[in-house]
Amino acid sequence: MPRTLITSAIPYINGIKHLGNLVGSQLPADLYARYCRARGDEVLFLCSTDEHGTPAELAAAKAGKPVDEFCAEMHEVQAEIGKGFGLSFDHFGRSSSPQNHRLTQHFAGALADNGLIGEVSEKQVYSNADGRFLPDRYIEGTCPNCGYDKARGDQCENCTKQLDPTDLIEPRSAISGSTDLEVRETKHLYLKQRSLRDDLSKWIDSKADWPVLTTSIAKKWLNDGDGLQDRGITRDLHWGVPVKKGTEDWPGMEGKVFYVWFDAPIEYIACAEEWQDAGKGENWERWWRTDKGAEDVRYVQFMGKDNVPFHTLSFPATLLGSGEPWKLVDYIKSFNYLNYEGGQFSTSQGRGVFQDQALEILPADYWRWWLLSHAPETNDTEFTWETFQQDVNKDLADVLGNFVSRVTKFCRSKWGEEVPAGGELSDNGKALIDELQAKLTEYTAQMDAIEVRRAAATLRSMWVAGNEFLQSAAPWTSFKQDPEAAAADIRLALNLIPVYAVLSAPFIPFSAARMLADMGAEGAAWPTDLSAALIALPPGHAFTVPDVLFAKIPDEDRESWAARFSGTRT
RNA sequence: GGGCCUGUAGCUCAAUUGGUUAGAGCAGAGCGCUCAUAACGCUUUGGUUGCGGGUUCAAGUCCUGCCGGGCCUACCA
Repeated sequence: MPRTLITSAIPYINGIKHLGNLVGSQLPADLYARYCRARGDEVLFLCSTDEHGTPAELAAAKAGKPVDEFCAEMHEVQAEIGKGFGLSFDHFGRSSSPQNHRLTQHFAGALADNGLIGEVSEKQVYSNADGRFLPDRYIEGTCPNCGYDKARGDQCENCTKQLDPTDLIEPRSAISGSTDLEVRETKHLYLKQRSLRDDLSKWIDSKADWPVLTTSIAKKWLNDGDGLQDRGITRDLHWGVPVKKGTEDWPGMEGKVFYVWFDAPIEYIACAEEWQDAGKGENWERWWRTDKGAEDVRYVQFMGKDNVPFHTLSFPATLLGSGEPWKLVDYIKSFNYLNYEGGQFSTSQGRGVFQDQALEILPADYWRWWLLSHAPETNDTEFTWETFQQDVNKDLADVLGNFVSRVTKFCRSKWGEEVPAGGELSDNGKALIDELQAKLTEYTAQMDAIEVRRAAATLRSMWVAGNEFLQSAAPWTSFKQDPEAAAADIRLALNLIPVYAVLSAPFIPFSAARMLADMGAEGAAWPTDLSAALIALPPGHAFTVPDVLFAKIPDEDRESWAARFSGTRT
């Protein structure tokens, strides 16, 4: 049995995410996980919240809560939202878990033992009023180049000039506004990525099947300028994984924590341990250690394009540099961005639809279907309420939902709520099975290749084929002269419903479950031979005519939502 | 500034990597059907492939210049 390890980029803890975050990693990862399970793979699908770093501390302060409490609450909120969207994580962990603390410290120790950690003394801006060191972009001041008075310490947003915090005129803390800043000497650990450059380069070159979006970003970092640079992996913060060398203290690093981008990917591994410790499975190392059974695991990661450097370089550098047999990623599926009504989704401006709001106004499957069938695979994609309404109404309500409705209701009116007996498979029926069998092959190949939009289009065309079949078979006409022929056609059409449900479940799991329940076909498996699958419900098999599977989105709702989400979250 | 990606029908996207007449879905138009959520089916309008040069027997595809959009640029994550 193939074994597939799937991770989705872990969402940051500081607030509720918008739909762009969902479609860029978690949702396609879930699609693939559900598909792999349905095909019989052994799957471990992991995700977590990414809880460390300055923004988490600041968000907690803003909420007036201790950071650990804030993160615990937000983790629960995000976990609930994930459930609401049907994200089928085998475990939804936390990067602040004890497992990740231990593992992160372990990796740092292993890297140090291999001579891959250096200590660098550097000057950092410290804010006395805030009582903390400030990352460059949390320092504001006047740009020495253009005079813009809200330039950030890393770059001026107005003239785009790269800056050093010390370049700013009248620098102040972006957090408190305090000008009581000073430059302090502080010591940090660096991961010597330079020493691993050749190994990483060779590894990336071996990934000929990766999307250009992924490899070109990696190669840029490997080859640009002086090549891959060493990277600081510690920070002067309180909230995070304390710096330790394995289980031992690290002299000179007291009070410091690892940089969030060092510990966050390690959480992919720690999450498997959390999964085991939560009693959901055992022997987690057989997913992650090639010396303990992970040799035959295929590992696939999902992420937005902004995350690519960390997953192609920093994290592999950590794994390779440890000298231990950790499983490296086999395939990276990266996504572009989802835009909103001609601009970007904006968390700060409250522009666009946030995940909790999306679930309030419509069932998860509406969002899943639209987002996945428009996944930004080759380009940034645009969400507009008008196309969303049109597409969802057409695809789900008219094509799929109405198919189920017309078939079950016609049957009920002529034979009652059970599969009718009599007649034989018609020529129309045979043609339909052949057509669907060909499309199923296509669909499977697209899902295997994680071609999300294409797979959605193929699936939809299978739904359409059902309507075409009804039109050509016209059982409402044949019933008058030849009720047995009509019965045979309707029997086939009824059998189509569980097949559609199973094939569609990765996209629309909630509706698929309802379809199976109403047809009394809960145990239906992924079909390979459609001739067999389409006689699974025998004559006499009872079913229930489903309630409306997908209610249409009326214009009034669309209009009010478009107004409500145009800016400023309420 | 630099690197990479990108621009195809009103909209969202394709085009087997240089090969016949650039295709789908939606929207629009016409016809049909009456089982169904005013649903379904069939037919159909619509393109100087951002603009200008070039290479080639052949260019949406390769080169070049310009115009527009996006991402990254290593201390946000």
